[in-house]
Amino acid sequence: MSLNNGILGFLSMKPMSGYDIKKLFNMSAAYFWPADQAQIYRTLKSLERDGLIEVSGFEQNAGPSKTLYTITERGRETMRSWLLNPTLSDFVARLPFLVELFFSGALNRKELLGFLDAQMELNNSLHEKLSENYTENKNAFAETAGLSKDDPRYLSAVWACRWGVLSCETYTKLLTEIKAEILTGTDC
Amino acid sequence: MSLNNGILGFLSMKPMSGYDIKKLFNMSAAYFWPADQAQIYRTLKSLERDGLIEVSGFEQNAGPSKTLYTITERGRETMRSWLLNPTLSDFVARLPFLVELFFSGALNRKELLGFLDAQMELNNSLHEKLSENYTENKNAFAETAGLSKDDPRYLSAVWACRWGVLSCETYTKLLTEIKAEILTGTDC
DNA sequence: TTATAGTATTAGATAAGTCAAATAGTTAGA
DNA sequence: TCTAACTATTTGACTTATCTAATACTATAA
Repeated sequence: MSLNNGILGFLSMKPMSGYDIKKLFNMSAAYFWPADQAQIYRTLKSLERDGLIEVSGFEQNAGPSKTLYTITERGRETMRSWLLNPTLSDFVARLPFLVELFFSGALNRKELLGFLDAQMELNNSLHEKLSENYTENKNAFAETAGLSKDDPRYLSAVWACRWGVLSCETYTKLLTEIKAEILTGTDC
Repeated sequence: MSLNNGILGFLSMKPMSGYDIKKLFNMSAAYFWPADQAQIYRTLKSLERDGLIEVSGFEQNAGPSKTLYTITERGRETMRSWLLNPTLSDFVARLPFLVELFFSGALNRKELLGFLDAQMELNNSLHEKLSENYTENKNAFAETAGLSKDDPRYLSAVWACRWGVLSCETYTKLLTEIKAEILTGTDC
C-alpha cells in the first residue's frame, strides 16, 4: 500500500516519469520504503487504471522519451484521506536487522560479539549515507522534485530523512549498551 | 525472508506449533516483523519441504491436537549463516508511518498540525504497548518460548524489544521538535 | 443443551514485492 | 565506428504477504 501512496505523493509534487520516481526514492525514502523498479512501473499502470493518475505528456532530454504522469483530483483526495486517517497498523514496521538481533542469542559468546560489531559497522555506514542525504543531497532532491526550500512538502520530506539519521544514532546507543552488558557479565 | 528466519529462530528455542509461533510473534517480534497466520503455516510447510524443520510430534492440551515442528541440523546451519552474514540490505526498513510523515507537507497547516497530533497519539499507544511487553510480558514470553531468564536467546529477544521502546521515544522527540518548528515559524 | 470463546489448521483469491533480463534510444569518448 | 554508460520501460517467472473464511475440536458457563 505504501508504494501506491509514495508514488501518489511524489506525483503530487510535479508531473514525472517512473524513472524520476525511482531516482527520488533512491535519494530520499529508500530507507523507510524500498521501491523496486519493476514494481514502480506496474503500480503506475494500476494507479492509472484506477483514475488516480494520468499520462500528461512526454519528455525527451538525454536518452529515450519518458512518459510523464500527473496526479488527478481523485488521486489528491485519496492521498489526503490516507494522510488524515493514520492508524496503529501504520506503526507496524519491518526491520530485518532487528529480527537478527532478536535471534542473535542463538550464537555463542564470541560469535555474538562479532555479530554486534558487524551490525555496528553496517549501522555506521548507513548513518553516514543518510547523513549525506540529509545534508548534501537535499538540494538535488529539491531540484528533482521541483520544490523550493520553503515548500512544506520539501520540509516534511526532510523531517522524515532526519528520522533515519536519529534512528541510526539510537541503534548505535543500544548496541553499545548491549556490548557493555555482555562484557561486564560472567566472562567465559 | 525474515519470516523464514523468524520461524527458524523460534523453533531453535524449542519444538512448537504454528499456533505457538503466532503467539510468540504477537507478544514480542510483531512490531518489527508482522506475521500473518496463514503465512506462518505456509512457511512451515515450505521449510519442511526444504528439510530445515521437521514434524517431531503432536500435542493435545485444551483444544484440538497441534503439530509440533523441530529445527533440523541443516536448519540450525541456515540460521547461523544468516546471523553471521548481515548486510546493508538488512538495514532497509519498511516504516509506513514515516512514508506518511514524508508526504505530510501536502496538507495545509491546520491539517498538518492535526496529523502530527494523531501520529503522536498513535506513537504513544504503541510505546505503552511495547513497554508493557518489555516489562510485564517478559515472563509469559520466557515461559512460552521455554527459556530461562539467563538464556542468551531470552536476553537477545529482550534487547530487540527494548529497541521498540527506544524507537518510540526517539519518534516522540522528533514529532515534538517538528511541531515546535512549525509553531515558531511564520504564523498564518 | 446451547452458545460462546479459545485452540488449531487449512484453503482460495488476490495483491505486492523481487529478481533477472530484454529492448531500445542517446551521448561521449577511444 | 565501435563500445560503454546512462536513460527509460517492459516482461516473465517466482516468492511473499494479506485477507477472508471455512473447518473442527474442547471447555465453560448460562
